[in-house]
Amino acid sequence: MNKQNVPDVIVSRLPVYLRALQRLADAGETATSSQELGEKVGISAAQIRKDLSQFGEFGKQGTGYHIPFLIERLSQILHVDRIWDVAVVGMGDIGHAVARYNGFANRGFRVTHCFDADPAKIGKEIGGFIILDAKNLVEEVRKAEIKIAMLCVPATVAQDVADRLIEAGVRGILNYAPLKLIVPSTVRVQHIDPAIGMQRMTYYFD
Amino acid sequence: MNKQNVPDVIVSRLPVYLRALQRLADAGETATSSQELGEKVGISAAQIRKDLSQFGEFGKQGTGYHIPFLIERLSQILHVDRIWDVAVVGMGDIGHAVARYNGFANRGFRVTHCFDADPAKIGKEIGGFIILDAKNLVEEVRKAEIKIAMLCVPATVAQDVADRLIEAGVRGILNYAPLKLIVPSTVRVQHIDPAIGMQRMTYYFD
DNA sequence: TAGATTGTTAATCGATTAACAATC
DNA sequence: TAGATTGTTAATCGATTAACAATC
Repeated sequence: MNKQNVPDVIVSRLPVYLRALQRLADAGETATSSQELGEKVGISAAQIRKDLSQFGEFGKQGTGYHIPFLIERLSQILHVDRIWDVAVVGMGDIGHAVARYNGFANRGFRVTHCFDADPAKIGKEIGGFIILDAKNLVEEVRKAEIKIAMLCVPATVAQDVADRLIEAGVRGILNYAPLKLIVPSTVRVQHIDPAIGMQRMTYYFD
Repeated sequence: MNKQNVPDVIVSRLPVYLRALQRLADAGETATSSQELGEKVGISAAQIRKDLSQFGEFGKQGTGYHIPFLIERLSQILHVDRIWDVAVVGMGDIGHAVARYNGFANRGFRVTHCFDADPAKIGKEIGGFIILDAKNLVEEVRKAEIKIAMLCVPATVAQDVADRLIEAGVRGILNYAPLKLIVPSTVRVQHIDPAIGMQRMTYYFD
């Protein structure tokens, strides 16, 4: 029950379970089993039961799991039983796309602030937001109490911008810049790099 | 040496090493050690040496690794000592951004084909490409011998489109749709879902 | 009740780390 | 040579799987 004791590898699978459960719910299902869920996510039934058992007893012998209940509990565990405001920094193609991304709906996030340092972009509207001056990043992020940012700036300035985000109180960074950020242990970083994903596939090609 | 025997977890780290080495090379460095590289990528020196030893002996005792040589060898191992043509399917915001993404330069990939099913988009230009009709997907992908696709279509049609890509000879799919694709074991899939990345961070927040 | 499926334990499997001889 | 760092082995650590009593 003490989250300090739950291995990262287990935590990393919970959002995958939640996503699959929400798809089942959308399809009108109300019950599932570790067996069925395992097939949906490509993970063994035993592992799903073991993972969930870290957090409580959510199922019933004989009948499995009640989908709405399990969604509720996983949402609480992952702290997405609320909406987190998110800042996007860097309004190039990627920043533009993630700011307008509609895949966050019902998953706990909404973009509320967009920043760029380019005077040609500042003040322009994008997906309903006015692009803010990156000069005011620390002030604005702190004022809005934003804890999560998506970093879409060029690699050359990514570490600098990350430092300022952390200074402003950000505790999680989704990093689209192709380098590893150095951050205090209190800050979480998730890296998204499509070229890395591609190279993990070409290894297996002839 | 037999790639069947190299665990996926090791393969998945090689692109990270390669990216860090290319950054060091860009900075003018010609030599490094497992110690220094480990600090750059956040992995222990022992693990880096163990990982590399799966593929050969690339370093020298006392002096470490010659960066250009290690880049060359890792590029060969990952099969990015060539340029792979890539198809982007689905020209929404994400497809638009990845088609124009300049982060593939020097990393083994270039986008050569863009598809969409929307008559309003077909024929339009985007980042130097004319958007092709998704109706001709199988034919065009097969003709161009494309082996890698980035899937940027809505979740509702993602599995269908993936099936057609595989039919056309695609062997690797970078999947931006928020669901797990079911594919034959000969096909590799890498998933990119920003909401999953965010939920992996909020777990640790109060 | 009979069948199904959980939560958990023990066994297995695999990955990481520590240590060091080899050698540049 | 002396210092540094590799590649590799053995030890440790952690994650996954298999099995099953509990029970709905």
